[in-house]
Amino acid sequence: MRYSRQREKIKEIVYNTISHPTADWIFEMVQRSIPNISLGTVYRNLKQLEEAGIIRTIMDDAIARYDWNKEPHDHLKCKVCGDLIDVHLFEDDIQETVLIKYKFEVDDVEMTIIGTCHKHT
Amino acid sequence: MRYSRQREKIKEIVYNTISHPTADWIFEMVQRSIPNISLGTVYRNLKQLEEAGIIRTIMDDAIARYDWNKEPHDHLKCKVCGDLIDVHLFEDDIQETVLIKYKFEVDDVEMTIIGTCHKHT
DNA sequence: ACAATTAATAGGAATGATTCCTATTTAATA
DNA sequence: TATTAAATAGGAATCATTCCTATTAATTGT
Repeated sequence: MRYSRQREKIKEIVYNTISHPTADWIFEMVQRSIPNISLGTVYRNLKQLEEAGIIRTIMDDAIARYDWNKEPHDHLKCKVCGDLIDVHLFEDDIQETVLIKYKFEVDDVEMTIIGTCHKHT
Repeated sequence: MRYSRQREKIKEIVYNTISHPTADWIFEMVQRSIPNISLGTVYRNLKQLEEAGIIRTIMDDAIARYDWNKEPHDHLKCKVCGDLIDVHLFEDDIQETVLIKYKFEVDDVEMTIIGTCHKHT
């Protein structure tokens, strides 16, 4: 993977975002420093960064969000404000359980818990 | 919700399918008995059935799949054959944990475990 | 049974996220 | 500095899903 200014900027933006940005949001951010970047470039690079294990993709309903946090973690999704909150629950033993019970080799566990966050109670 | 032949058939198909069919697959099946049904009708009814709590929607990457199984359960997704296998893991206490730790009121837990199923080992 | 009401439909256009295409630009290399 | 191939911009194409509208059909009161 050859260096490119565009990819470097995209990576920097994902790594400096607390939330889980969409391709479109990232596109808008990169445009501030590279005005004529194209959306296709953003998508292509996000895919490359993911394949290189530099970032992670999470699906929020039908739209992709990107995450620098590669530690195993889960998400609380608030149906009121749409926020996606990182949490770490206790699935460390799931891998083993699933292998034994279902002969299924685990690569990744994706858990999203839908509900209402503390801001709305 | 008023009776309709189309909705009845759609419901019947989802309830008689072991796998987790997509709207398109359901559309093709309904066409066998109602040839001029439209895809929009399938989508509209699937949404209504979900809102009425009669079926469940699960997102498989960016595409919706429908499930008659409303018991809490998780999915093993095989990256080789694409199969989605129903399993029940031990998240019964997650609801409580999340409420205490994060003041988050849980409606639903969506867990998908990605990996390789026993057919490919 | 019949007419009135209005939900549901068919068919197709519109949308929105993502991918694909291609001529041009640019990073890496020798 | 010339060569090579990866990366880009810009826009077209794709695909799942939703939306629009004139028509059809289920329900209800008479």
